[in-house]
Amino acid sequence: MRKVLIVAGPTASGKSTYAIEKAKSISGEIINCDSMQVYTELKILTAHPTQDEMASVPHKLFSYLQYDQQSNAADWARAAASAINETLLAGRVPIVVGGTGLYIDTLINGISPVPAISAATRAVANELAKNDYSGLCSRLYAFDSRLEYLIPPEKRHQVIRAYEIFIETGMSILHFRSFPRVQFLRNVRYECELLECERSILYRRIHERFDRMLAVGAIEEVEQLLCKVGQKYSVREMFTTFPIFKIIGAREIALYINGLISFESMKQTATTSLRHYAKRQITWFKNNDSIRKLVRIGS
RNA sequence: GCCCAGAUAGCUCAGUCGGUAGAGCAAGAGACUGAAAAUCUCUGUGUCGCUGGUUCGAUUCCGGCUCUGGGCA
Repeated sequence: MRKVLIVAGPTASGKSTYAIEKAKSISGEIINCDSMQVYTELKILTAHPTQDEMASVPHKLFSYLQYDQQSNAADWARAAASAINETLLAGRVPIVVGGTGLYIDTLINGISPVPAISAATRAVANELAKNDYSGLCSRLYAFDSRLEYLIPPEKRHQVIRAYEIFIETGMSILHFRSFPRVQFLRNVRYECELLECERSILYRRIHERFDRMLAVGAIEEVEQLLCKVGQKYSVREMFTTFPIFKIIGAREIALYINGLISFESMKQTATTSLRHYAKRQITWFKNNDSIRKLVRIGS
């Protein structure tokens, strides 16, 4: 059985460094599973591996998207599956490294077979969501009342997704979830190493790392991104228009560059968001059965 | 030295016409099927500065003290 190693853990837990050492010792190749390190821009803020690190062992699925493009769990899992196959074919060990729990889960468990949503449908749904969100909710719940409890209005993204599926196919999202999931990889054995770290130490590392990012050019790389985006958008419009602004720190630094918040407040809000993010990751890894089951070593 | 204001949750503050208190943020727990560094849900936290007095009862009213702002000299 072919073996795939997964290195997971919260942000700033030292996944990259650990994985690179591992790859050197077992002739492995690193496959990125971080939803934000797929971007070409903001390498510093996303803690993207350095050029030296990238040169020391093969790295796949890094920086292949532009700031205005968006990925998703299925697209990533498909790309990861082919990268993994390629690595295995070369007789090397795939090491999937990253903190995006949903992506790992999708790779391991597959995903429900939902037909592709057309751009037209997506546009209609987004328009309605913008103008009459509660109307969208009531139409969805009138069609399938179970969704009112499973996907309440508060979960906006999920509601819109369910609505898109409804108007695209005329069927409920639950209909598709009743089928077995589509698998991306077959005949592999996963092993997961979960990097754990005492909370207070992790939080300290997050703060130190953010300071280091600022020191080595995080502000300058956001400035460059703002230049690329151009003058057409206000700062707040940029945040909702371009997916790359989901990267923690990007919004805060953009506001700071525009003189809307102070340096201190930029640092404070960014590091707070990073702590919250780490906490959510810890919750995910702690409670996600499929990942827990594969854990071989805690370190 | 005098006058004024303040002292309540980890922080910023609200409040109690006298019956031992609550918001936001932080923190903790949780959810998660094509936006996931996203999007959401839940939960506390207290010698109410110290010390006397009045009162059945004081964080609340009165006195003294301490500290922190601001003003006057």
